[in-house]
Amino acid sequence: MREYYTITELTREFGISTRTLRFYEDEGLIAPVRRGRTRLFRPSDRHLIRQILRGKRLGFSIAEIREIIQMYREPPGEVGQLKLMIRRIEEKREELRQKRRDLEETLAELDDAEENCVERLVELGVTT
Amino acid sequence: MREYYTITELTREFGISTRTLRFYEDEGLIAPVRRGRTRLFRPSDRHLIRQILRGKRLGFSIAEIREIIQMYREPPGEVGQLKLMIRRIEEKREELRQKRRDLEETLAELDDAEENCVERLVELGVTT
DNA sequence: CACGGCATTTACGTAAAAGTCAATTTGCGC
DNA sequence: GCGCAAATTGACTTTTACGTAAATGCCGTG
Repeated sequence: MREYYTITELTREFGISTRTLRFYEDEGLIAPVRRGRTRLFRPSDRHLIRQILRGKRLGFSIAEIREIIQMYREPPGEVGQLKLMIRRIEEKREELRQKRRDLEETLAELDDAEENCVERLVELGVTT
Repeated sequence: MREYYTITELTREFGISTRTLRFYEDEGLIAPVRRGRTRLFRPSDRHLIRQILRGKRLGFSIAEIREIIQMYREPPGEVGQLKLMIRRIEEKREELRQKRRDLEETLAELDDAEENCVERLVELGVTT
């Protein structure tokens, strides 16, 4: 496991721009260390970036991704905070389950659509 | 099955604004019929709205949703077009399968996070 | 030490997806 | 046929998530 990654290494790996990584830092999603003014990204930062991009693909906003990332962190020490966090996590999981239902429905409709197309091809006498 | 719905009925049902529905019409996603200037939404429009909102929850842009909706429509008559459409559908399905992987990973990490919280509560001597 | 090549900061720009507001227009309920 | 809530249109504004440009810093190499 490498100790540090440069900003351009990560932009190439993930197919994003330096602007995007700096933006995520401004938004408090990542906090790479510095050598002088230069950012050095640790493996943990790299993992965070993966989580951020995953969240993006699922249609979460930066604010939502920030919330989700906080859920992955060390649980708080105070009981009330812990219970609140558990409730929040459960809410987010419910949201994800809704997304899963949406996803399955969309996949099913696309299956139908493709089948219709194939059928139509057969009608036209095309040997698939 | 009702023949027509008014715009406000649908905004209430789906929890969106009239502005949003008109915006979707401007974008060519729906095309309710008119009586004078008033829009009348048919069940098929209602179903389209459901599909649009599903797409939105999955993080698709209007442009992407427009593409997906076209995939649900009657397959084209020409062989080349049909094959193209089948390829497009397959691409979109692959994208959805990626989203499903993202979703399962995120759910798994949230499961872990919740478990950590519960564990921490037990350490603090809280009877769940 | 000058140079090329990344990095950084600051500042402004922009596209998408609506929200908001104001000024009409309609149509149904009596 | 009238009144008024509901609907429409058009213009303008807002938010999010970066893109882009300009000016400057840092650093290894020949």
